[in-house]
Amino acid sequence: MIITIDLYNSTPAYLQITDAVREAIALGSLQAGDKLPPIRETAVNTRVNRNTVSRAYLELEHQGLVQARQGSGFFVTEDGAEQEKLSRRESVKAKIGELLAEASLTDITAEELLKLVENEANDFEKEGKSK
Amino acid sequence: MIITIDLYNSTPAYLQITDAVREAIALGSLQAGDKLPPIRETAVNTRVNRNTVSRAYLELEHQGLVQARQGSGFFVTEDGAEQEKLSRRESVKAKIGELLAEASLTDITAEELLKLVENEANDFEKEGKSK
Amino acid sequence: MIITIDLYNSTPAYLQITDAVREAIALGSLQAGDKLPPIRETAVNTRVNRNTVSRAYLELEHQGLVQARQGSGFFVTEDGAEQEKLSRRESVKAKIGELLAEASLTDITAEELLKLVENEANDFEKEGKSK
Amino acid sequence: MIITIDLYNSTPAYLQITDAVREAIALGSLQAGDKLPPIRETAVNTRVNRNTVSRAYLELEHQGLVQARQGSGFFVTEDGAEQEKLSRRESVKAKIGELLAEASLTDITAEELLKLVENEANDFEKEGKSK
DNA sequence: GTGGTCTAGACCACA
DNA sequence: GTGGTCTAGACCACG
Repeated sequence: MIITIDLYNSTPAYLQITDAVREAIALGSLQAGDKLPPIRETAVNTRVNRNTVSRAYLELEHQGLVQARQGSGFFVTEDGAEQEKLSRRESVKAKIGELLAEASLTDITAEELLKLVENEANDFEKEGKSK
Repeated sequence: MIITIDLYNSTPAYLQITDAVREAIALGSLQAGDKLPPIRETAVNTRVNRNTVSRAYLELEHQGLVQARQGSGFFVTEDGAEQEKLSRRESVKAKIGELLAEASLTDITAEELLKLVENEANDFEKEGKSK
Repeated sequence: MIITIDLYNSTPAYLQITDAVREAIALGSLQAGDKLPPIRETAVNTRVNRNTVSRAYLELEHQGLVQARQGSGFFVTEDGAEQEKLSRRESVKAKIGELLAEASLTDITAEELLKLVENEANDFEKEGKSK
Repeated sequence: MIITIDLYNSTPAYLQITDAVREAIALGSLQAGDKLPPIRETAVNTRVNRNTVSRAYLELEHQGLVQARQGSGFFVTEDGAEQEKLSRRESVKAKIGELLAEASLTDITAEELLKLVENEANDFEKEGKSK
């Protein structure tokens, strides 16, 4: 699992880390029982303070996605994976809402919007899978 | 032009104001050459301090959407209006990209996604027009 | 004498007017005894409030460059022209000071700077006089 | 980096600060990646309110010269340093243009002007180095 | 009346 | 410790 952080991004570093972990779980590259990269390692890789990584992991623990085992690290919980995939579906719906709100401020019609999504989706399937 | 502030919204008040103005420009209710409501007026209407409104207008000025004239107010710039409408279309495309990225992390298929968008879009048109 | 005002310029409108009049005097297009364009006329031409033009003319009167004659307008004073040309020489020296200060922040050498001025001066003589 | 504010100078304090920082960048005493002195520190040193320094830094950020990192400070951007040095050269040329425009309103000849610049430049080099 | 600048002091989020 | 946001209130310059 590779985590990259943009220190100049307005979203705080610790949230960028939690997002990266969540994404990894959703994609399946981190599965139930898997161990997260150790705090120190992540800190070095992302050039972020250990406290910040620690905060991110604790955040994930609060949300029940991972669990700390004293002295051995953080592990993805059993229902963490499922939970994450479910929350993604809601996230998609939320994004659709945002999209439509944004579109309503333009002169784009509903039909036009659908075509745009369709085209991009086709592109995405081709490019996305080859990456 | 009506600007309302949601104090419980986590996005800072001054950004809520800039968004409202941008929206007004995108929708055409504020056009090139039009005068923004005076700082103090907006401050009273939104129940926000003058300085906060001032900061919002300053931000808009930095973005080239409006321009201050000492002693007479803020005015929408010539290309500000155009710029805003154009940038909205790009914003929509960016949002579509995010949407697809988000969707790719789930098991939602392209067809399924299109249906979701279609349904929401229909709802949106109905609701939007009844508002 | 043509006065043009940029309302969005940060230098206040009334100062833009005084500068334009001073320039006209320095250039000789306004000479001792000449009448300034009437306040109302200037106000219309520059799309500026009459009070603003009035303020500019009063400013010039305070500086002794022009004098009001009740009911007939503002006129360039006898020593106004001379005074203006003298003050230009000092203005040039001040500008030279600014130039050198600016140059000292770059890696431009004194010799290089002189050449730049020389070149521009040649260009200026050709272009400037043809305008 | 030392920033001093002249309260009797008519240019606003926050602009005096931005100028000082820009100068430091142009001179190389602040380089790409360097951290600006913290807002509170600069506030104490210049005897100016925190908010004023904050405004100055914000301005610099809008101009792309520096970037804020939540909780750690302001840093000079990669291209900010270059951009600044380049823009100085253009600024010098602009100043030369102004100088010539000003001079053309007087009876100063091109040769005379060059001598004036030459003399001042020599003085400047001596004074500058003795400071 | 309209914007521009500044202060003093407060509370919050992030590292 | 470092920046981000906000308030309240002040004084000034411009039109």
